[in-house]
Amino acid sequence: MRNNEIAQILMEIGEHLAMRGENVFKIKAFEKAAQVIGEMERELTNIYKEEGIKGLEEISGVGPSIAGEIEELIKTGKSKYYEKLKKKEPVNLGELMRVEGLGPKGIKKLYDELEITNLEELTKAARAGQIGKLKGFGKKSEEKILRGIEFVKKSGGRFLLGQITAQVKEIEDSLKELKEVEKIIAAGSFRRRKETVGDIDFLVTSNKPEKVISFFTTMPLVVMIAAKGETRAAVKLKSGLNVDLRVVPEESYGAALNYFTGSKEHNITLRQIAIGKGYKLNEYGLYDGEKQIAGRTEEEIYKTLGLQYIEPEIREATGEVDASRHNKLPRLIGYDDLRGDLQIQTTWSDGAASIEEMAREAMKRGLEYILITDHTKRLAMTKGLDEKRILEQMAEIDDLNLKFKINNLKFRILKGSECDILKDGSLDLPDEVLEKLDIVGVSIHSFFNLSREEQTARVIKAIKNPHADILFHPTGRLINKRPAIDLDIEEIIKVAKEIGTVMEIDAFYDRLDLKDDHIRMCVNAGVKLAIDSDAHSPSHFSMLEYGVAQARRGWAERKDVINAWPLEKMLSMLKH
DNA sequence: GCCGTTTTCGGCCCGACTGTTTTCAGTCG
Repeated sequence: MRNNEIAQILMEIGEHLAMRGENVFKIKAFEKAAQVIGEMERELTNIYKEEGIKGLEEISGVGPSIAGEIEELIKTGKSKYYEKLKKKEPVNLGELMRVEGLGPKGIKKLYDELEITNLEELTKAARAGQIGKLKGFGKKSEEKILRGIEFVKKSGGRFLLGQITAQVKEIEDSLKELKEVEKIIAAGSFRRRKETVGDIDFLVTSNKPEKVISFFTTMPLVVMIAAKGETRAAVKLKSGLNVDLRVVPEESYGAALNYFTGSKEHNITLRQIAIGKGYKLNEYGLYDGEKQIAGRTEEEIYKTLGLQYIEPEIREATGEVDASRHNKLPRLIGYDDLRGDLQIQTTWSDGAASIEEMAREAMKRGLEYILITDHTKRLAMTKGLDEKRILEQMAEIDDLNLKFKINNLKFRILKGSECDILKDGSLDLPDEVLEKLDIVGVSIHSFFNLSREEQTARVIKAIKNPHADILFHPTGRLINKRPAIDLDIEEIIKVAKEIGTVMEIDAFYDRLDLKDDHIRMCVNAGVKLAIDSDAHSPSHFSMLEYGVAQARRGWAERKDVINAWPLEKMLSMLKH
């Protein structure tokens, strides 16, 4: 059993306990354990295999009781405790909890009064006006639920890229082990690094397709085989993810890869170009009459069509083919180009590690500098910093930088803040404190539903503060969960250009904010970007990869991204 | 249920907002 499955069950246990009004701290204990496990890099199964239940108990947030649950889950794949809770309230928490504004208590009430167990029943009841009549709910709650359902359904069925990367890698690695497999790659929107992915398409070359297919359909992760033929199979995984596998001959690999990577619209454009040259392009190759003239590699196909090679991330039929034809494609920022990270939380607010721990991890990952950006006081729930504590934190950073220097470590910790933007657009810390910081990020964490005019004016006022350098997660969206705030993004970009504000690409996989088309607007306008992990623990530095992917999807080059620059150059371009 | 320069019991990031109330429960972050 994988970590994320165990985490999901622990989370649901917590939610069930919350439904029955159990002790809040007991509930929090399950949530905390679920969160820690969800972020762990090492598999619990391995820890248990090597160190037994003792190893499990050493994990922070896991005590004897939860360790026992985990042991049972690893050994039997089930938890009696969880099953028992689920029997009492047999509701689909995974579905219902995604509806904004609906929590455990509400779900319990809806089950007790109306026997609602899933999204479909919830939709029916809300449409029939049954929910508004319940005590504790009203017309407004009913409308909010309907809007929430609409949002869940619209995003429905798609997984976040960051949620499935580990699964994809696991399948890829185990297939690679097979000696019958020559080449293997995950194509589709996964390869284009879209923020959400509907299913996974694996492409394999092999001389013995039947061996590969039989291995694929009997992997332990598989719960259902949807299709199984001579060159193609489709399965459903425990996680709900659908995975396709196609085996193609070596000479068609490039053509098949191109075809299955998409996007569909991109492929159509390529086929039209082929037709224009008197050729035919399909998933087996590029043909001049009966003769295959390209198809072994993608590069060969683009070249034969008279095009520059186009990176998968921008194959969305948004002008890339034209640019390619005229040799005007951008040189996209590379996955190894980042030199620093400009949004990091620590134990000073809601992060899980100290400044030094985060700095050492960043060094390990090859970064040269990080900006510490703990929350500010308005976000009291995160222990946000006030004027006094941020000065103390600055002293600690000075000490650490000195220590690194003495030890000959070429690494710099910068002083910063994720300063809250208040309702009226003013900032949560006074100017005389902000001016002492190296870089100031500002961001919104409240009043998400102001009108477009109010929200835009609020953000503009905030970034116009002479000390504000970067606008963090500008639209505040949580993918598949919370819509973006209503913002005139073009106006924001215009102002950002005038006054030199940097726009952030928050790389955390459920934010990816700015999103790809906004990034492209910034690039076109000449507004600089920062790709930040928004790390709350050392393992979160891996988020940067998703941020770079998003930047590439937005056609960003290294010159557009300030933390891909050396420290001094980066600092000199900021407005204060 | 977890945890311990408060150490085996008694704490546990907790304030703001919303919609429902008419003094507060539920949800969010």
